[in-house]
Amino acid sequence: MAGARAARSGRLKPLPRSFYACSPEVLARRMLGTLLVRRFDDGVTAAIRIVEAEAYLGVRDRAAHTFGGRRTARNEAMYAEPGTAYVYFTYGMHYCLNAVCGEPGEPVAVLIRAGEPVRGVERMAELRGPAARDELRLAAGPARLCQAMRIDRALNGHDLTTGEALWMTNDPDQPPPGDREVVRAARVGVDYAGPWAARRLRWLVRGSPSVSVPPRPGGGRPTRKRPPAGG
DNA sequence: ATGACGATTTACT
DNA sequence: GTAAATCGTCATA
Repeated sequence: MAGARAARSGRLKPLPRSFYACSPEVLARRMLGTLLVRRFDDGVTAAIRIVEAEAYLGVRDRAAHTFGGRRTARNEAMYAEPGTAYVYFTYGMHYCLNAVCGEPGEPVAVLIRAGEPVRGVERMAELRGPAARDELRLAAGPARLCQAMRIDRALNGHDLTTGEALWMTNDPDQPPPGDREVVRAARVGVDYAGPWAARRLRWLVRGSPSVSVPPRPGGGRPTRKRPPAGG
């Protein structure tokens, strides 16, 4: 099989810049089922199949780091051309990875939240440490994903289209999920964003064991006790 | 200079 | 379910 051979031989051709030159909503959907590939300095390769991503709509999106046109040293990478990595540090201990998209200079991006390990599992487990016992959940969360793939400050601003160190590629062994296998939900951890918190800007592969927070049946709204049934 | 706060994860009750 | 970990960033002074 050409696919398996391609994966094994490392010919994981990076997706071109045109893949990223779209709105964050389109990219988040499009990204599901693709592989995020990491080549470590020692030559070891790790890869995950992306199963969860969130769109951040930029200047108008209260949940986005670039809301209101904010532009600082921290979020500068979001103003770079599509296909750039935006890696930020949060909670004093975690990193998260975004793919910048949209028009050149438009500060919109997609947060890569989770993936199923497909290659380099041993290395990823090692990087995650003792807390990660479940192989399927090594990258089930934006910060877990970064820890498993050693994605940190050094990759902020990295060009994802070069095929060096960190890039995305089509999965040679599995087609992308169809619309029936994709579900939308509210974004995670943005309760401070008012009306923007409820919008369904998170895309997931339905039923994947590797997602961070499974979507709620109702579409991701906060838990609410049902009023007493009428009868 | 200072203070509040995370696009999170883990451990614990 | 709650709380702690832990520190760079940003707004304010």
